[in-house]
Amino acid sequence: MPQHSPLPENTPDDTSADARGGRDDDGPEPRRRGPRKSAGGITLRDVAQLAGVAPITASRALNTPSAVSPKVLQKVREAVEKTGYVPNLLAGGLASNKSRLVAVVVPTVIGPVFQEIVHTLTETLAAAGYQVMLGQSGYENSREDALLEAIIGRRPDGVVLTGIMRSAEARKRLLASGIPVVETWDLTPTPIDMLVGFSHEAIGREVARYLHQRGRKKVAVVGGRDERSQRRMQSFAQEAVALGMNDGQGAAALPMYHVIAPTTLGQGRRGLADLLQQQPDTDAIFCSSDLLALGVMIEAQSRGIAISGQLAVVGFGDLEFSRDLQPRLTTVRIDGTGIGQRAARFIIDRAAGIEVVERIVDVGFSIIQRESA
Amino acid sequence: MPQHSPLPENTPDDTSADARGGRDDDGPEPRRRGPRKSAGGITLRDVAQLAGVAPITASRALNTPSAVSPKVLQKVREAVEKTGYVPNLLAGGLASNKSRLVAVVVPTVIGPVFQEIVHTLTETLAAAGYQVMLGQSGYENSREDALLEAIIGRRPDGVVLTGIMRSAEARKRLLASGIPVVETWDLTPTPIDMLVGFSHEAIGREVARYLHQRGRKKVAVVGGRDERSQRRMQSFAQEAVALGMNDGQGAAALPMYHVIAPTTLGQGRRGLADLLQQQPDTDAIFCSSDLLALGVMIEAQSRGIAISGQLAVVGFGDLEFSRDLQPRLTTVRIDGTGIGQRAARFIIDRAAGIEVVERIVDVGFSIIQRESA
DNA sequence: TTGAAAGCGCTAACAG
DNA sequence: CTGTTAGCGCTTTCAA
Repeated sequence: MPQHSPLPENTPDDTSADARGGRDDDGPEPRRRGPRKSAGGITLRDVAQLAGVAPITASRALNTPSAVSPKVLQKVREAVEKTGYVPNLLAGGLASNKSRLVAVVVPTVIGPVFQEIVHTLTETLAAAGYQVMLGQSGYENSREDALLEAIIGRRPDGVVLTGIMRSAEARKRLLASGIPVVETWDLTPTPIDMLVGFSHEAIGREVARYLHQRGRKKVAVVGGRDERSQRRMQSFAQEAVALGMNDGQGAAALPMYHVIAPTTLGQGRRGLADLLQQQPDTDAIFCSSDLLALGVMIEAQSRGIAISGQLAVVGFGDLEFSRDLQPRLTTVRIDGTGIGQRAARFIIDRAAGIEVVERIVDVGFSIIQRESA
Repeated sequence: MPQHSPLPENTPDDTSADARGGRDDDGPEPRRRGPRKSAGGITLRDVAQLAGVAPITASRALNTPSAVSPKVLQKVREAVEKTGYVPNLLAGGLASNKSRLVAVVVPTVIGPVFQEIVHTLTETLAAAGYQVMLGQSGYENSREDALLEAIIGRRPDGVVLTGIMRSAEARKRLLASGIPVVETWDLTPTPIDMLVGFSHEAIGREVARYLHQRGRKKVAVVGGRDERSQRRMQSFAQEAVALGMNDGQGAAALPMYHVIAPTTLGQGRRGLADLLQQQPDTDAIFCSSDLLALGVMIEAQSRGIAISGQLAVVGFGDLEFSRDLQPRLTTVRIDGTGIGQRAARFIIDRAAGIEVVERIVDVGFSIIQRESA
């Protein structure tokens, strides 16, 4: 039966005592009855003592093995082994001013959108000895401030933001904290610090052109209410109208079905139903997520509408399933892994003192042409 | 133009100096040329000085406002406001032996399976002042050890494991660390510490019964290779055979299509194709994820096989889209939110010194009956 | 209610 | 290559 209590032993007073017989001068009774704490874990001092070296030497043996004699190295390693010592990185971080923590903020981990980026960051940073702290900002600003406080308080070596920060106050505090910041998933000429993203406007524009080239004449949109999705949709509408689609009516007249995040298949179905009512001869729909697109396709199928013959569908995200649908989904692909890797590299380099020269990276996007459009 | 450098100002020497005219005795030149560090941020001392109180008083004003006079409280708050002070939680954690960090370990964040749990933990713990550290163990053991080292080194106030720990070594170290541990997503009579999960065996069994009751006679399985998925499938096979399905052939003969995680729609399609070759008169398939089930359904559709008339399909996970499919997907629902909340509660209670009496919670599961089976 | 002292466990600066 | 010393920024303990 696994006895387990958050409080370990009751003060193991005597920190020395072990198979070792060297210098056991403990000084003149360092045991006072006054201020004394310690949770009773094994510390670097215990290891050093057991190895017969000074704490700092043990520290070096663990952190910069090359700076220490092989003999000492071995003794320290044995002591670590014997004691099961695990360095306290909180203490190390306090002393060295390097927490080896990186905060990653996403609107939400629900939904497939930010999975790739979170996954890549976690992996890449872990390989470099960093741990990811996860924060969810929600799609509203409200939580941003509290979250920021919690993050800055932990003195991370970097912050990766998914989507640029909205509140000016937040940007200011982040800037003031001096923590390296990478904003992602969007573009702006004035990032807080570093930026790895792509243009939502360009996506909307290019999708409109793509559909125009393929002879579509009556387009519509199903999209999330969040700000970035809106920008894709607006830009799509403007370009579509500029190209003479939808009978040259204003962009504002272009049928749009707005859904609240997270986007779902069901919303896609309802979206198509609604749009067909607004504009029965719609021949192309741009969706702000692949899940919405799937919903549109399923709804179309159940109505006997041929994809893409009668109705073209374009998604966003290139989720794993999109290439396996029938017909396969034409969609916009974002290289989440690439963004994650670059963001991680930015932070690792900064921590290593390497000056990052090109602070803004546009990773672009690609329209994956398949049968649905 | 946002100038930004990881190194803030160059030693803001004069920490006092502000719109205030009280006691400006700085003591006799506290500036030495010897050992001196500090990243130059604003510390509690600065705040205390500005407020005209001792650091400890400022600390109390922030942490236990009720233990301080209203007058002091206000002065400290003003000082915090004025300086933009953010407490260094690393230092606080070191001193108080409470990091307010909780490690959450999942096999991977890719795929929808653990989203709900990660989301809920992050939210619930954030509301209680904890930050989540994310770790991915992968589906192999190899990374478990390195990950554990990184986690324990940060002295989190709790660890939430998704799936029970495999390596005995890992279990031992976790136990030795004295950190509260919550294992989830599975059941075992001998957890490391606390447990919130459900029985994968029971799921397989119940699904077999469910299909049997509905008159299915020739069943098959599409499932992931990971250990928990395997247990569901094995248990399903055994029960199916025990109930006389598949002509009473042994469980080992029950057709199974194994896929490597993460499970995908495409694998579901291939799975059905393969299974129909093995056993053309298959009339029910249990899939180890909803995505696989969707793949099976799409493949069936493209082959003109009627769901559920000719072929019943049962998924696992009850993803958001499952209720919007056509036909709607019958599936096994796990209450990820509930698991996350209970796990968070376990850890928060432990941190508050509340003794957790019932350390093992079986949250169960439910079979959501819809049209696909 | 407030404060002084001590120290959490570690590492940056110097010396040897 | 190794050690001494002095903190990192905060909170605990004890005393006023």
